[in-house]
Amino acid sequence: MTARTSRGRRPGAPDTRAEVLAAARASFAGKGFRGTTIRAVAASAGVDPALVHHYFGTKDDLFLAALEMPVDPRQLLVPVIAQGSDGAGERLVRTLLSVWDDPEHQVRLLAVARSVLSEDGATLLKDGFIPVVVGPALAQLVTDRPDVRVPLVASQVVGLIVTRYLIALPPMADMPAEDVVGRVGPVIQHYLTGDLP
Amino acid sequence: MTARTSRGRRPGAPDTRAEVLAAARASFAGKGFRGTTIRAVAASAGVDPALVHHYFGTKDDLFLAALEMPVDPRQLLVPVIAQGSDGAGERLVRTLLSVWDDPEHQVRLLAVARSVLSEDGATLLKDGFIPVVVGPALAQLVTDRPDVRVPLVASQVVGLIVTRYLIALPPMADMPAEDVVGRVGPVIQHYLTGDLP
DNA sequence: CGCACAATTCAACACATGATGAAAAACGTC
DNA sequence: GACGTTTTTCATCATGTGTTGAATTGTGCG
Repeated sequence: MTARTSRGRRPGAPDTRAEVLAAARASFAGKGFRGTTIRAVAASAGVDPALVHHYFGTKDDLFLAALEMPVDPRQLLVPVIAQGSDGAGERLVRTLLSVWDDPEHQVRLLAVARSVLSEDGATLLKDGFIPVVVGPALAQLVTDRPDVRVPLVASQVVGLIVTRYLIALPPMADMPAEDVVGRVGPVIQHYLTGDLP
Repeated sequence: MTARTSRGRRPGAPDTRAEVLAAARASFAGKGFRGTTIRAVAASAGVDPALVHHYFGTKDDLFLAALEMPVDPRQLLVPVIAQGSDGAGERLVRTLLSVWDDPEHQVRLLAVARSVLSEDGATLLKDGFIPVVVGPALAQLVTDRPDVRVPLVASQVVGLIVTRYLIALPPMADMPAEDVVGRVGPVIQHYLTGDLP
C-alpha cells in the first residue's frame, strides 16, 4: 500500500524497525517459519528486503527477535499449583486463556506453535517443553500416575489451542473465555485427579 | 543408498512407480506439502526428479496421488451412530484409532493433517470437514446444543491426533489403543451427553 | 531380427529465495 | 555549513525449487 521509491533515509522519524518486526510477527504467526519469506515481510512493511537483514541479521535471527518477551510458563503455573488440586483444572484453563487471548502474546505464541507443529521442531515440544518445563509442574497437582495424566492433560490443552487459535474453529474461537473454562476445565480436572482405567 | 548411473530403462521389472509413490507418502506425512521437495522424493526413491514428473505430473498431482484410497469418515461413523448415544464416546475413539493406527492409512492421514495445520488449508478443516462432514453425523449423537458439543469433541479429538501421531508425544504415542479408549472415551462421552454450563 | 513403446536419465530454464556490499539520502553534532 | 552516522534502496550472487524436452536404454510384439 505504501509507494516508496527514493533511495536513502526517509524524512521524519518513522520507526521502520518496529514495523518490520510487527510484519514479521504477523507472518510467522499466520504462516509459520517456512511459509514466511523475508521479501513478503519487507513488502508488508513497505520496505526493501535488504533493510530487514540490516536490522535483524539472518532469517533465524528475525524469528528469534519476533519471539522476544516470551511468557515463562513455570512462572504462570505457580499460582495455579499453589492453591492445590481442587479446582486446578479450571484455574489452569483460565490461566492458559488469559495469556493466549492477549493479542500481544498471541502473535508470538502462534508463531512458535505453527513452527513447532509443522516442521521437525516437534522435538522441541516432545523432548523439551512438555516433559521438562510443564510436566514437573503439573505432576505436583496429580494424585498418582503422572506419566499417564500429564500427557492426557497435554492432549486436551493442545486440542484447545489448535482449535481455538491455530485454525480458529468458529464456535471454539469466539466462545467467551469463561465458557471455555467452565466446559474444558472439568475435563482437565478429571485428567488430573479423576478415576482412570 | 542406491547408486544408479546408467541412462535408459532398467533391467528387470522394478515397480519404480510404486517406490516413488511410497517415498512421496512418507515425505508428505513427515514434512507436509511445503516441506516436501520433488528432488528429495526422487532421491529417496533412488530415481531422477524428472521421473517423478513423468509418472505423476505436477507436485499437486503427486500430492493427490499420495492421498488416494481415502477413508470416508461418514461411512466409518455409521456404526458408531447406529448404536445410540450410550458408550458412543468410547466407540468413537476406538473407530478413530483403528484407522489412524493402521500404517496404510496413517501416512495418508498424516500428510493431510500436516498440510491442513501448517498452511492456510486450515479453511478446509474449519469450513469444510468439521461442519459439513463430521458435524452433522455427530449431531445425531448429541442430546442438545450440538453447536457447542461438536466443537468440544473436535478439540479433544484434534488434541489426541496431534499428540499421538503428529508429534508422537511418548506416553501418548505408544499407549495401547484400548487404554486410550478407556481414558479419552469418557471425556468424549461427557462432551456428547454430559452436563455443560 | 526390427521396431514401436515404455522407462529412465541428462541438461537446462525460469523463478523465488536468503544474503551481501556498495551507493544515496536524511539526520545530528560541532 | 561541514561531516560522520544512521537509514534506506539498488544491483547482484548463490542456491534450491518445479518443470520441460531431448536423449538413451531396455522390453515386448510382429
